[in-house]
Amino acid sequence: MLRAAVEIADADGLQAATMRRIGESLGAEAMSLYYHVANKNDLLDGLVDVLMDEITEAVDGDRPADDWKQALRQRILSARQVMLRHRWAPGLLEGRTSMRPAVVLYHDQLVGLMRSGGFSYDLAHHALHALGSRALGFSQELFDPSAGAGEVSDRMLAELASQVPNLAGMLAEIAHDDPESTIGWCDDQAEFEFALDLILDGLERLNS
Amino acid sequence: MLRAAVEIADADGLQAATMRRIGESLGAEAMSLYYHVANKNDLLDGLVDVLMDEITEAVDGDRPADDWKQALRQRILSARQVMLRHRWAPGLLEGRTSMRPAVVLYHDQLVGLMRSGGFSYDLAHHALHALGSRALGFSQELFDPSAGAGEVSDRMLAELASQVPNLAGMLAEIAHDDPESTIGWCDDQAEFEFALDLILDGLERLNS
DNA sequence: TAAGGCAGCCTTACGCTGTAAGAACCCGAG
DNA sequence: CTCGGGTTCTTACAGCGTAAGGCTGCCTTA
Repeated sequence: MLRAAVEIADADGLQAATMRRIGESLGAEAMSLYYHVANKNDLLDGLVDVLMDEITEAVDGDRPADDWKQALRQRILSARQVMLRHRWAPGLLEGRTSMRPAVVLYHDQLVGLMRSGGFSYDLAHHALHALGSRALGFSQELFDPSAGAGEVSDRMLAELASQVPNLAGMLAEIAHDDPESTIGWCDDQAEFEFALDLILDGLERLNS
Repeated sequence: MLRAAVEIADADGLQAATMRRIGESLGAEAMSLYYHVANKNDLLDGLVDVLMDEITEAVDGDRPADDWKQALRQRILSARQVMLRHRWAPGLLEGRTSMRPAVVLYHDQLVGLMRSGGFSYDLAHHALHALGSRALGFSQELFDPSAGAGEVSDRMLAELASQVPNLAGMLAEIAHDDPESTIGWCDDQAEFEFALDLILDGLERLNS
């Protein structure tokens, strides 16, 4: 049933994973699901657990790194792979207020890595806040994924240049040479890793 | 009408701002709202615009800073004040895919500040990604705001210590001496500023 | 002054959501 | 065979956004 929900969310987004649709894909009625799940919140919690299982699995495949920074980087980028597999995952995790044990455990392991790297508890605490959702492999993009990026007329470009000259200049120079975006607008792997390394480098400096 | 929606969201959360409830608070029927607004998406976009107006207003009150870093910091912390006034704002902005002109304009100004500080377009682009939602004054916390943080029994503490020793140690040391949290769990002003400064310092180093 | 016209609001109804309450089924144990 | 209880289905309800169309009252124009 969680598997069915995941498949639906993968295919048509999280909002498509309604009780009726999940039931249908299982050859059952919506209300039948309620024997196995208390309510929809419970089901979403289950989805979070599925995600965390996948992350744990992905992370276990990593070869042990020598230093804390490399270890953190590996772990987080592994987690990110799961987010890329399930585009709905960021949205789900953002909205959840659940504090699932698996999520807590994941962060505990992150702190463990930092501690073994010589972090004080205080710095580790700050680090968790600084990483935020990036610890789980995603960052919320405020701009649109693929929102009519195709049809930019010359008139629009002109208006763009006059009203938001700095962004216009930036976009012109960036030239968007990234063929396929991964998550969101231009949040490709490079952008994510840049921000991640920026934070990790900063932490390293504070830890020295 | 947007004012009414804001008041409802302030009082009872964004999910309480339904068409029927907004209409009721205006002494009108739900469907009457559709004369002024195309659909609910439109209304939410309007709320985003309200937020951006408040941010612009707050930002304009700042005295001009001498260097880019201070200017960025001031601007972002001013924006954060708006987020603190409207707890529903982060959730709204996260979910929105709208690319409102006001949001674009805000980011354009951020890029402008960076450019005047000597940033290349490329670095400014990276910076926007690194800041993410922090540019608007909030960061998504994956843990719960006030989720039964009060009743931690000794048994729970014991289990906590054995299952997530690193977090347990961290929590014990942090001791949570922050009386009132502002947004989320312990995302108080200090945590936000720490993360913000970490990023700004990193950018400064890359810009030198 | 009379006649439109249209801005603004209301009524009704539909399909969708999660889910409460209870009946029906199936299947192994006595 | 009967029972019990684990599993499923049926029916129904409230609440959501909103499509379609009707009513009212002011403002303009002949």
